[in-house]
Amino acid sequence: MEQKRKATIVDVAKLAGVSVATVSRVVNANYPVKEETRTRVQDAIRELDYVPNVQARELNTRRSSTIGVVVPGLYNMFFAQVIDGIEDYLRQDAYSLLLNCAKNDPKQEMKCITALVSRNVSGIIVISPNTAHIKESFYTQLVRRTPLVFINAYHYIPDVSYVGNDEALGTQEALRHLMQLGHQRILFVRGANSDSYQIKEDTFRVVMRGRGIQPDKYIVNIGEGNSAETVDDTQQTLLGALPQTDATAVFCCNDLMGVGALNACKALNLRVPDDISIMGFDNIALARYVSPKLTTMDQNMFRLGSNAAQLLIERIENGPCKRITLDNVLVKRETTGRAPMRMEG
Amino acid sequence: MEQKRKATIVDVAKLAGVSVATVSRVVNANYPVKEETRTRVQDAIRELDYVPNVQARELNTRRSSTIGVVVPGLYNMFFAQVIDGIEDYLRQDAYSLLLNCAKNDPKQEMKCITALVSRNVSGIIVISPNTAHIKESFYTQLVRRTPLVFINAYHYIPDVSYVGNDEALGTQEALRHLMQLGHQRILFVRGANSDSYQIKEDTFRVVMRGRGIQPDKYIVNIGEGNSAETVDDTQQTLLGALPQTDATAVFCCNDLMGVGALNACKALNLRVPDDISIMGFDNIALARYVSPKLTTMDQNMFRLGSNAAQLLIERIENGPCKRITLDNVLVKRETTGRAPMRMEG
DNA sequence: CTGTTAGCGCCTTCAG
DNA sequence: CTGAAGGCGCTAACAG
Repeated sequence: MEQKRKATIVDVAKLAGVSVATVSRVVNANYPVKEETRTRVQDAIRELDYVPNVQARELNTRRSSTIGVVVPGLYNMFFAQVIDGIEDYLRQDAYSLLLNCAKNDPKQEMKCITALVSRNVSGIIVISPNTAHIKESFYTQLVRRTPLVFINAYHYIPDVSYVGNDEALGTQEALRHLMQLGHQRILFVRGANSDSYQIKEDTFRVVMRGRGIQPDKYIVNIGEGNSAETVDDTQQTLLGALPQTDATAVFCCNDLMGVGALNACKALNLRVPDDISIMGFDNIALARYVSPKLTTMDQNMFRLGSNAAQLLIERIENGPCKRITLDNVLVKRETTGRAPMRMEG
Repeated sequence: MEQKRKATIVDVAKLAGVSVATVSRVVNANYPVKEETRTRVQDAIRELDYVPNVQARELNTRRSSTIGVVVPGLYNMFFAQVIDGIEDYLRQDAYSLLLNCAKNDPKQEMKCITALVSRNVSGIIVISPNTAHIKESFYTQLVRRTPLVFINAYHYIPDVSYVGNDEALGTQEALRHLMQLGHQRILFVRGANSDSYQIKEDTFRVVMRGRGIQPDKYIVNIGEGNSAETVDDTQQTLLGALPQTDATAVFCCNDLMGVGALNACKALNLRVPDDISIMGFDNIALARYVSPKLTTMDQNMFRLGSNAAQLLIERIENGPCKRITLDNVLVKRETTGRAPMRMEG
């Protein structure tokens, strides 16, 4: 069966016996039209099942009501929840969302963005956990023609709006929570290739040194931190690391790792939080689903997303470039508790 | 800072001293162009940072390389993983993905679709778990102009392609697995408002009756099955139901419920799988993350997504309407085991 | 090989 | 209040 040709404004005009201009006017309701002709046009529209062609409209008004979103992938619910927030905000402003996954590959990321630009999006939101080998000139060039918002990126580029959490502060808060419970020695679990891990590690080092503890031997890197294997990889790594450490608590750079740590403890017959405490970071849905429920720092991804959408739209409408930093808030659940008594001596 | 006006094909033509047709030819590489002029044009393109306007191109060729995807939301990783599969396949065919969340609301769903049509997408993929109050005429009308693919929808509409799992068969398989382990009385946990739950329940009833067991008192409905609260809701419901049942196993319509059941067991101090077995359905990432790891029926969402994308593209290129049914495969993990000995008598 | 030209579907002055 | 006409950026004949 062949597709029916879509009706155009000309078809409607003909059927209604008016000019295309008039049809345009009733569709957009931007100029007065006599009641009677309006209904005639509307009848024709219904009859032909006419839907205006947004592409044509936008070509000629040189505006575009779609925005592009680039994420590394959907494996970590973190990104899904951010997208949820973006989508929700955009819907209210009648924007549409073009989604691209960059697979954690900077080259892919730039490709996605070019594709988005050629699709004439009116702005782009990028979540790029790793801005280390970011091609800065690419972005400075890009932003001259297309408004840009980064989420949680730690790489300053002029005129790029930004929304993120103060992860250094969040890390301090998390560490303080642990210390208030009496934990002195804390194992720091991070992944590879993400600015946010580095920021957290730096913070960790400072805090530990401030407590007179040499941090080096308390840091473990489990590799890729946002993949389908992150939980298992973390568990495997900690199965080796946990028995050798004298730490009484584990701080994980995200919840995937947190759950991996939890599973490692179970496998090792360590009671959580009685024998050892665990903290995650992000507060993805998973954190609530496991048992015991994971204590974590909430990044409120939904808000991250909706704020980013808001900034982008402001920028599109010639508002200023802004940089918003949100607070992480501690969500105490069931994996943190008082440090166990020292048995030695 | 104001945006730089984007360069057009005319700008490039002028700078290179050629006609727009020639520029078009080198951009699309579809007609021979003399080596020397080609490089001249390419230089101009680079100099002006020219990116072709896809909207204009597609307006003119009456094709469109974007397709629309409508999902209920991103809360259940199920949908995120399906999208992953779609995105991956589309990328290879240079299509882009316009994402819309319908929030489980049929009205919203139709709105999304209309928006997609007006954006001139060349096809639409819909995941709509609940086709009960589907407005059939809307879809029959729609499909006359835009190719359509349903994922996991149990509502036949002529000329709509479809890809899904045989959930009845999957349910049988799951039940058989449980029965082979010696379980006779099985609790069936479902949610509200989804065709797939109903299909599973019907299958459950038939199987149980076949075993001479009255199914009614073994069926529990936990309400909304794809929300952020599904896990907790299930846990709450089962906290009440589990102590009153003589079932030795629980079959859950999706993994969110499966994890909820698992948590309920923990809270009740029931050992899984020694005291009670639990089966999920879907095999979302979460199933592997919890501990003990959830035994479940794999729906292979990624494949669901990539197959849907493939069907859609075939249809767009005037291929036939197809209906594909994939198999669920049993993934034995750690939550199912032999039925406990009966203590009574 | 290259330039000219006529639209794609729509909006928007500019005249009635 | 309504119609005619130009043009958004690009492609696809059709002539050279």
